[in-house]
Amino acid sequence: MDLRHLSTFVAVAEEGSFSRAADRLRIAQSAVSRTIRDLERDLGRQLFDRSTHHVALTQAGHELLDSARAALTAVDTLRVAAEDAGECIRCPRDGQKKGTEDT
Amino acid sequence: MDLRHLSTFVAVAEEGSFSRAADRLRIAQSAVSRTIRDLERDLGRQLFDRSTHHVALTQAGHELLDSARAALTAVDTLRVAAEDAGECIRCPRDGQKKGTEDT
DNA sequence: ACCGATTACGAGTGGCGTAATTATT
DNA sequence: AATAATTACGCCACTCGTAATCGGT
Repeated sequence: MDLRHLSTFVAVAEEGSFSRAADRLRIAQSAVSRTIRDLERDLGRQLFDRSTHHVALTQAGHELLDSARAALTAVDTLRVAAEDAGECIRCPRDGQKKGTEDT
Repeated sequence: MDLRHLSTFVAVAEEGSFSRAADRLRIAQSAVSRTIRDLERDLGRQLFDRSTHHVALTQAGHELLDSARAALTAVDTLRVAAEDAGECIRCPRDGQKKGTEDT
């Protein structure tokens, strides 16, 4: 599994469509389709019900959506924490903590 | 950033050594070195102080370690949730919820 | 017939391992 | 000299985009 899988999963779940998800993620529909398929295989659970023309979350999809978001959020939190933590690698002085750089 | 980066980061932090981390992760030292380097670049923070022969977490490293573990845990939680959620893709009956398969 | 998802194919990117290099104890 | 981290090189796997295919409304 990969963060990309989770992002794609959440995108499709929120958009309710592979096409829209692809559009949001700026990738091709085929990439979305494969990513979801791979994730489903990896988790051993069908995330979406696309038997009809309509894409809907399965029960498993529903249950996993929160976990997926949590994981994504955790990574995002890490990034934010990195902004505040320690000093900048390339900044001998490291005066700016975040956004102190002018304009 | 990637889950792999975080796993490597935590491994090095816990082992206190690139070599041991590589051993734990079953990959070459060079891979660990590059992964950490890439992660440091990505986060803009030096995670380890390896000026001497000894590898130690920097302040930023310390602060980010928890976040990294949290992200990893979140993903792990997702996997566990997948075990319990919905039905198995390939199991028409889906009698076993987890570990029901005999020996 | 149109819209949307899936599959096939080729190209580009990235990670890993091995080997060589540099530094520290 | 030995151990450990970094860099170079080549290979393999993975992902993406485009195009063709299949299915449903």
